[in-house]
Amino acid sequence: MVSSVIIRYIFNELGILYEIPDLYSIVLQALCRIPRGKITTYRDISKALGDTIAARAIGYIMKTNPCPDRYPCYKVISSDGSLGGYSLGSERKSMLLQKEGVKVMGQKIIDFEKHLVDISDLRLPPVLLSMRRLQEFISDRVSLITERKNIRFVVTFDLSFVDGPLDIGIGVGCAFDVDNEELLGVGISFVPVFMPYIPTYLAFRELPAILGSLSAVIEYIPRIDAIILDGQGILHPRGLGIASHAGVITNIPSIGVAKSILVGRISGKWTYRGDLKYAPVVYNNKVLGFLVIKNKHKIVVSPGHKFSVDDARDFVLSLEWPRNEAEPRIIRLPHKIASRIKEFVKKYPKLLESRSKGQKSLDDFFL
DNA sequence: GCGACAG
DNA sequence: ATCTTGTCGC
Repeated sequence: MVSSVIIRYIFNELGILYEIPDLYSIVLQALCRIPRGKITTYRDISKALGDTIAARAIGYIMKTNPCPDRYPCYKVISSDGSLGGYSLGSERKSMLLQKEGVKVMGQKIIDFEKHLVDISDLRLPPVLLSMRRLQEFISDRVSLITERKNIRFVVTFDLSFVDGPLDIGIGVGCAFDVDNEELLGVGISFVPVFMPYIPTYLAFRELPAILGSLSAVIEYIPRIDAIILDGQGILHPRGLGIASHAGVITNIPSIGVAKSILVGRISGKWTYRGDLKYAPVVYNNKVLGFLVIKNKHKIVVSPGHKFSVDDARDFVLSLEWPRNEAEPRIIRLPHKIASRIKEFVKKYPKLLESRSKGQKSLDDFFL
């Protein structure tokens, strides 16, 4: 698909050097190994990659297939034997299959099991398995002991995406002095995205752009006491949401603030504090985070790294939270900036043309 | 019509 | 997350 010379690694002091796999290319190229008259399913591809949870993401990769003539995504159907979608119309998908001897009745494949390819023939690398193992390895290094009592210098993050031949992630980090919540500086990165969104694997999609903006914002802040990311901390099937992942590999105390629950359930009593309330979120019989509700807006707070569950919650609750906003002001700001930059880039697409370095700063625009 | 699934 | 239509929700 698209080759590039872009830096796309997540690494740390633990000796881990992990290259984010180009899942789009891996899956599209595997389609070329499906023999004439054979088919497979979104779920089987997902399973071969290491986790069936990616089935919808496989469908998304098919949907955005940049070259249906070269990558035969019409050979991929739903696991229940129904036809599934096709960017050029399901009639065309049906016709292409029939031409290879696969009978289609309405939206159903006749005897679809007989046409299934041996999925191991596609030689799909189990990249989701290795990502899961990496998450488990890093998760063992998460600390839930609050390292710093007085948190003053904080960076909050968010990103938006611009789609193209290769999706570009726009990472934004905002540095604050939380004593007066003054904005000290903004770091921005533009990074190609090689992974679709897959539940529980979010960090592998978003962290490269986040870390890029972190390195860009670092000069504006005397030190970093904490980072706050949009997503879960330890409230994750493997205890490693994006905030915990970022915290451990940067060795910076971190907190996750999400808009909805990924795993776990609300359990226990509500606590009322002023005009907001919160309740514990329990997973594996442990309180790993809190659901906070204020003026109909809800956020899920869980520690990332070097925070206790209660201290993570109390720190977030100490931040100014305007009545009409969905979350505290300093957490919302990077989202607003990323959205504005996205609109700007859509308006002037040439800004992203020379992206050979993979990361850019605002200076690149104004030289 | 419907299970749930951070962004 | 993004896109987009319609304009309630369990």
